[in-house]
Order: sequence, then C-alpha cells, then structure tokens
Amino acid sequence: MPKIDPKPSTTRESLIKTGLMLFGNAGFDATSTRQIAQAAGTNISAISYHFGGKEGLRTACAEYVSDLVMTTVISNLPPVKELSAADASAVLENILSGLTNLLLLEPQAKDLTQFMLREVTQSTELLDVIYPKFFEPAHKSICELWAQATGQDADSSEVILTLFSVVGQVVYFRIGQEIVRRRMGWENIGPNEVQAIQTIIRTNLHATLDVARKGLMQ
Amino acid sequence: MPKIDPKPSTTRESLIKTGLMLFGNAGFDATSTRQIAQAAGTNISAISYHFGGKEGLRTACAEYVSDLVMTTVISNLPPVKELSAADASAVLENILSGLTNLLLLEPQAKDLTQFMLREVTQSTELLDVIYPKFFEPAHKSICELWAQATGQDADSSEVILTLFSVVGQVVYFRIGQEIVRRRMGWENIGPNEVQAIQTIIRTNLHATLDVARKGLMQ
DNA sequence: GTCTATAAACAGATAGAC
DNA sequence: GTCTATCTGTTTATAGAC
Repeated sequence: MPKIDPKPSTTRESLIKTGLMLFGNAGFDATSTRQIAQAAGTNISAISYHFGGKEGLRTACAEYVSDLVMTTVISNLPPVKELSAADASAVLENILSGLTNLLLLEPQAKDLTQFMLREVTQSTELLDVIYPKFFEPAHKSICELWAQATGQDADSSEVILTLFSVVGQVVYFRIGQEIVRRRMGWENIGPNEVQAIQTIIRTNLHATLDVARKGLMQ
Repeated sequence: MPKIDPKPSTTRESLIKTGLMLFGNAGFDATSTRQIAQAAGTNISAISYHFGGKEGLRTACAEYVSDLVMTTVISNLPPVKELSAADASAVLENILSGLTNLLLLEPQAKDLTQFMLREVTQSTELLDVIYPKFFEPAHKSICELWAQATGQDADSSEVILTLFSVVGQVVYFRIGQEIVRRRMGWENIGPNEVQAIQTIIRTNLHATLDVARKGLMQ
C-alpha cells in the first residue's frame, strides 16, 4: 500500500500522465524518453530518477490506471447479493453501456484505454500488475451480477467464458473501430453511432441472458 | 493486379515472411531492419532495394497476408444464395469455429494473425490496403450468410453491426487470451480449452440468430 | 541484385554540478 | 530533486564496389 504523500512530486505525476498519453497514442516502443520528458516539461534524467528507467515508467503508468479504475468504478458497484434478478440484469446492462461510452466516446479516457489495450495485447509481464489489480476483480463483479440475473454459478467455467464473450463484443468495437467506421460509412463515431452500437449490444445481452435462464429450467 | 513472376526474388519473399514473423511477435517499432535482414539471411540494404525502406516492407507484409486470406479462405465460400436458412446458419457456425481455431490454435497462422491484429489497432494508414482487400469482402460474406439465415437485410445497419459483435467475441478471445487464461486457471490454451470457448460462441450465435428471426416475424 | 562500409540521427542511461 | 553534458550503442538509409 502506497502511503498518501501530502506533497507529491508534481514532476512524477506529470511524467506518468504524459507517458500515458504518448504510450497510448504511438505505443511504448515508438515513444522516446526525450519526447516524454519534453512534453512533461522536464528532462530525460527525471525518468531514471523517479522510475529507474523507461520500463519503470511503463509499470507506473499501468499501476496508475489500475488504481484509478478500481477506486472510481469497481468499488462503486452496488452490493450484488441484495439485487433481484431483474435489477442485476439492469445493472449489467448499464455497465455495458457505460463501458461502450468509455471506450468509444470519452475523450478524457482515450489515452488511458488505448494504453491499457496496447499493454494487454503486447506486454505479458505488465499483466502481473494489471490483472490482479483490475481485470480479475472487475470480471468477478460482472460474473456475480450475471449469476444473480440468471441463477447460474458465478464461478462456473460457462459463466466466466460467457462474460468474456459479452465484454469482448464491446471491446472489439473499440479495437476495430476504424473497420466498423468504414464498413458503416460513418464519418466518425459520435453519440448517435455509439447509441446504434449500444442497441446491438443490449439485444445480444438479453438474448444470451434468456438462454442462460432457460438452460437452468430444463 | 500483380502479374505472376515465374522466378520470383527469393530474397523478397524471405524478407516478407521474416518481417511478418518479427513484426507479429515484437511489433513494428520494436523490430529493427538489422534483425529482419539477418533472420532472412540477407543484409539491410536489401530492404531498401526491394521495398524502399522499412515502411515499404510493412505494406508488403499487409498485402501478402490480405492476398493469402482472400485466395485461400474467402473465395472458397459456397454461393450464399443457394443455401437454405438452416444451411446458412451451419456455414456461419463453421466459419466462427474455424476462425476461433485459426486465432487461438494454428501455429502456422500465429505470426500472420498477430501482425494483422497489431496493424488494425495501430496503423490507420495501412488499413487502406487491408480493408478493401480483406475486411470488407470477408465481412460482406458473413453478413450475406446471416441474412440468408434470418431473412434480414444483409446491408442493414442492424445486420452489419450484429455481425461485428458476433465476430468481435471471437477476436476478443485472441486479444485477451492471456487474461482469459489467467481467469480460467488454464496453463495454456490448447484444443480442449478452445472447444470450451467454441461452445460458448455457438450458444451465443444461436441465441442471437433466434432473436433476429423472431424480430422479423412480429 | 547483392553486398560492405559508412553516414547522420537517435536511443536510453548516467555522472556530476547545483 | 532537477538540471546539463556526455557516453555508448543502435537506428534507418545510402553510396559505391562487385
């Protein structure tokens, strides 16, 4: 647990934020420490001093995003056990809509999501930081919601994999957004386009939920 | 249309294949032309000579994969119009199973798929090559299959977006395979694990197909 | 077409002044 | 903690021999 520093190094934080921006946009390998230092308003040696090197800044960025998402999103979820099946479905639907908005629209979150997506597909070592801090608790939460909504077991292979497929749909619209944009003939992906995507995701969610509920009744 | 060369430069082809391998594994920016030349059994200046530079090799790799997929996969699809609704569903199911196998298991295709996924998420310029040659015709084909299976319009926004969500599920299991592996407690993703994933994908597909068919009957 | 040699710019890391 | 200056190695591209 990092203790709260009443006067945190503003240089350190500035480096993490610009690192997140540049790593997210161009990728880790395509971003030089000189670029980062300049954009952060400091010099190259500050990276070595604060993080031990470029790789250390990468880790610090991953920790920063993981902590941010956990404290602002995951820990604010309602207590699952107290929800009815219908309420659990509704919460799940809201989470998916929120995630779609976050991944496709939020300009503030653009750097963060792009950085995370890159790291997940590229660096396997960094997952040791991101997975336990963020992905595992987040995925467990939505599995519990699904279990509450369907009556299935939250820890079963079937539920865990199903939730990956449900979330995967949303993530793909971010990964392949340029392909989607071209195929749909959209000029850009704005609120109206996101709404069309959300409708499809919602329809799929309810179709899969219904099948899961019926499967248990047999 | 590139005309068939009876004696193609073996150096040229070797550079494309090793480029595909190294770009796929470490990424474009993390791979040096020296590495590529050495692994291909030639020297750096061969890249400039054949492709005009590193960026030219990248484009050549993208064209190579696009052409390969088109000639071996897409053009071998059965004529959609002659299929019954049930047959169209079955063909669609087979395509998704095949894609899951390709993305998660085939060791020969590993370099190619990883390269393509990287390029799609990173380079927007290269999509000008990959999209019209590969993604658009491939996606149109599966949309037509879906239309044949459900009676919906293959060119409607709803169908196009739905097929992105269907394919997106499969792609996500490749993108997030390390997260899936950890969450499932799997040591690696082999034939048994892929089968479990395919079952989930199949269930989702039929759930969504059923809803689409019912939607038309209202 | 293929090679060696080299150019010119750039990378990340660090020593040492303040 | 923050800076400048510099070290050491690597990058892509290219000139020119064969």
